[in-house]
Amino acid sequence: MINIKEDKELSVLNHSCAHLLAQAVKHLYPNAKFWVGPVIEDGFYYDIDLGDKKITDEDISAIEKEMKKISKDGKRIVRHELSKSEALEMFKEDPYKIDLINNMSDNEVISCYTQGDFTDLCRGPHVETVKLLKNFKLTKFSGAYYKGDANNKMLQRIYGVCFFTKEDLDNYLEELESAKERDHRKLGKDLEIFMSDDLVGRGLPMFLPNGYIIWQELDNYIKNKERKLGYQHVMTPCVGNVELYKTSGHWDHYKENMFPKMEVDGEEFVLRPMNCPHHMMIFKNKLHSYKDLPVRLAEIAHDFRYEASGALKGIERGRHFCQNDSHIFVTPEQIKDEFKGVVDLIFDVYKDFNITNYHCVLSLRDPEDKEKYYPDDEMWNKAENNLRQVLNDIGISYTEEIGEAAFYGPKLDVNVKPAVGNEYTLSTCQLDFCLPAKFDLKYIDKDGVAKTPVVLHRAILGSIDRFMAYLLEETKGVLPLWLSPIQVNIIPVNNEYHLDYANKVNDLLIDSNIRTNLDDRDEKVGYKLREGVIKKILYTLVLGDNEKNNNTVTYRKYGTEEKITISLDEFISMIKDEIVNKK
RNA sequence: GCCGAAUUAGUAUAGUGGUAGAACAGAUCCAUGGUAAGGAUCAAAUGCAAGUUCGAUUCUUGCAUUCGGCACCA
Repeated sequence: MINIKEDKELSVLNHSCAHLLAQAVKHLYPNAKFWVGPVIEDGFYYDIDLGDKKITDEDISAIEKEMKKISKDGKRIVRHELSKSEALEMFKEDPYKIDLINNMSDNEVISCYTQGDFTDLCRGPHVETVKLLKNFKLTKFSGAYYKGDANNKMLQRIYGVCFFTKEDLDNYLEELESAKERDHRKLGKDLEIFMSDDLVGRGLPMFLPNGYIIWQELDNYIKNKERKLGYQHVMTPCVGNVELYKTSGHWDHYKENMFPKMEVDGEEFVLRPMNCPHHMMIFKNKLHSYKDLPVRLAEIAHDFRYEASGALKGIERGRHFCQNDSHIFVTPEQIKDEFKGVVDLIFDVYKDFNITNYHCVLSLRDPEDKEKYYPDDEMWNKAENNLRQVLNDIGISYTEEIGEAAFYGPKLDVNVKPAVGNEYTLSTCQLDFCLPAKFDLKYIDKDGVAKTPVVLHRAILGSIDRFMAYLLEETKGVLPLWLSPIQVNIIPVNNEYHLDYANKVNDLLIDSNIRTNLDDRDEKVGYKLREGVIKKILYTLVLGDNEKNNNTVTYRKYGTEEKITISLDEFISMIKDEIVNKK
């Protein structure tokens, strides 16, 4: 998918198209007030205050029509420069523009662009004439909070996209349409990976047999990696006393996003939203020497969060999920090495899954936000500088984002952009000086003095659920063999003559821990073969006289039409090799 | 949660102010020896609750859920 924001010429075109949109809206709704109309990865949008008017589908068609009309008129787009006071005078009717102008420095050159009867404050640049803005489409619309703050008024946001040629536009729209085919919710249904039902509850998907196989493989995969690196796995309960979360501080920060508390026999419980406090308590269970550290506690942990209804999205974001969680207790001297170990693990895993399209973010606190962040500037400065130093030493490239830290500490987030929808965080590693102190954790250092450890919180696969969603979308449902619910589909040519041999092959494959499906229904070979293709099964065997007499198999691999005949032994070792080496 | 839209068999859908029509999947029967759909028959649906109406799946309202965004994401 093309990134319009990164294409200079398309950016100018799309931004100009945002002005065209604004002009059309102004024609149809003379009282409209305009906030901003930036270029984004997939085109442009404009945030507009239409008073009490809410945009609907019909309005969009009308606006599009008006845009076409203006474009046909072919007015030139003319730049003017003006002083701050002139600008304030010119846009005095529009409080949003006044806000923008007031935020500019006094000596900044302010410019605006005029096309026909419409002038908008803008830095530019723009295309020469609206005539060039022919091949556009308004793609979606929604409410959007002014300045991105839910406490503010909701403006109307209209999205669109513009290209130089009709062909480019059509191609783009087609791509957009075909991207929907790889949506994990569609694939999850088609391939019987997960389901959900109102009676079970909103945002509570259930894994079907196929999905649970993938789940178990991922669980097994990451635990093996972790074991080799000295992690110890634990199991802790999904319900916890409210006091536990009050101690950690999560209750104050997140009680609105937790399932409400339950009272039983005078005790108050919640479904746990995360596992940090449990792991803190496990560390505290015995007295640790500095020689024990790092202590790496890990858990594939079931968590429950009362996510906003509008945030739910298949298994990418539900109200129950399984975190690939770990808390690593270290001495201050060990932070760097241990952090590097986590980063190495993340990229080792990404290599196994062929994940190359990611970017790293150093998420810092917003020093202005005294509400969210634990109020200890010294602690924060130490943690942030420490983490930045570690990242620089490790030598990974990252961008810094203010206000993205956890309430207890800064973190490294590894974000990916899935084929469908917005970027999200897949892996994270957080540096925490805060919770160990709150839980009064101690280890005895060399000098015999009890000291507070530092904790790294980390998740590699993030949540198993989200990771599966990501994999499904990236692979279009054609998972690597080791994750495939059915690895080999076996079709006897004729049940009467070949079922015995098919059974023999099936048994041998099962003995080699290969997941098979023996399709012994009374159907034509072509019919059964087609089903294997639709279910995206990687290997299909067709077994007839030829194979039976020579102890061979004839296989066809997903995505090819080639038929290959090899000995049964060769086939089994080939499959085993592909599984073991996660090809 | 907020803005907008949608909701028809298991699935993806057509259609209508007089209660629904194909397809795939399913069941039964027939046929069936080689790389993407053999045939016949049967069974199966208008999200829930009100309102308007002689009559509502269709119109209106509320609720639920889903989808596209916004906000949120320990």
